[in-house]
Amino acid sequence: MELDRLDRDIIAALVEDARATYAEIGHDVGLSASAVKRRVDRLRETGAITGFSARVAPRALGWNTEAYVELFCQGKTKPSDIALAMARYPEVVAAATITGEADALLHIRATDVRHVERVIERIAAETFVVRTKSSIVLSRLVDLPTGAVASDPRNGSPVGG
Amino acid sequence: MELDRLDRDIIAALVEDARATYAEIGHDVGLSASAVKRRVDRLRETGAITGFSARVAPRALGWNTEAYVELFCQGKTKPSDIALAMARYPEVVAAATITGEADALLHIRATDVRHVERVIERIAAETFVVRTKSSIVLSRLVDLPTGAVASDPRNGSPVGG
DNA sequence: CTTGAAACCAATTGTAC
DNA sequence: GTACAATTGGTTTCAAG
Repeated sequence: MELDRLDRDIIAALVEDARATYAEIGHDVGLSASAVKRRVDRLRETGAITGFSARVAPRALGWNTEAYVELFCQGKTKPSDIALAMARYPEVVAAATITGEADALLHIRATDVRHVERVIERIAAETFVVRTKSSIVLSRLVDLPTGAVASDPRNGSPVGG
Repeated sequence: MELDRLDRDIIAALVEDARATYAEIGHDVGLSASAVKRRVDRLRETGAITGFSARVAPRALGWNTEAYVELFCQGKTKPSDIALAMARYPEVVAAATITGEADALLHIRATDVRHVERVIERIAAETFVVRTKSSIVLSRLVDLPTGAVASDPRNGSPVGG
């Protein structure tokens, strides 16, 4: 699917504020409200926009601690096995198979360090898990919503360089 | 700040669909539309809800490749130095200081593997960086929006276990 | 593909409980 | 704290370019 400049600008506006009115977005990108709606509908149908979500402060909900956990699995473990198992843990907010020594990397959110420990203990007990290696997050330095730089990935980086 | 069951249910509804009407949310949580609005306004003022964002498919925007990069820094490097430097790279969508051997972990989104390589090269050239260790993401298994499990972090996990 | 108007419906405010 | 009613204003559809 092809996205033109207008589509990208609309997406950028919606990433910044998903509750902006079509008229506001139209004013920003130079389109009428109804034209913006047509494009947003199309972007949703084609899957470029997958939904709209509130951004929440994890700490306000009691999620005070994060950790990253490397997973070392048995030789014959399939990614789908890992996916299925990890989906059962609400604390696992992200997981991916990766290159390198570890087979997968997990991102965990928990109430406190004790909670992280309990979750890792359970994950380590999964049949296909051989070993885990955990890193607790000390402080978050950067946290951008996906698509925050919607303009064009082919732009040079770092900004201004 | 105290969040009751209703607040958590409202947040969960807004994480699922940030463009839901107050009436719809009210129907789900058992409140009138105006009561929901009052609470949403309060949740925004107190910072529990920090905004509303479109969820986008990174691939639709041309971001086809992700990587995690461990950063090993010089002894006297401050977290704020890392934060400041990393904020200049649009490809660095998340960064955190962590426990363990590495000083920080970066999450990078790029167009392709060559793009990842270029970005890491630039980051490795930062004065405070001693060494990097990268893992390319092969496949994403789990990806939840922050606050997807808003009900209560003290709930047992895994679900049903 | 766009705009612009009209009908519809939600957001918001004020009032009462 | 809540619900209800009235006004304001946004969304959505349709005709037309």
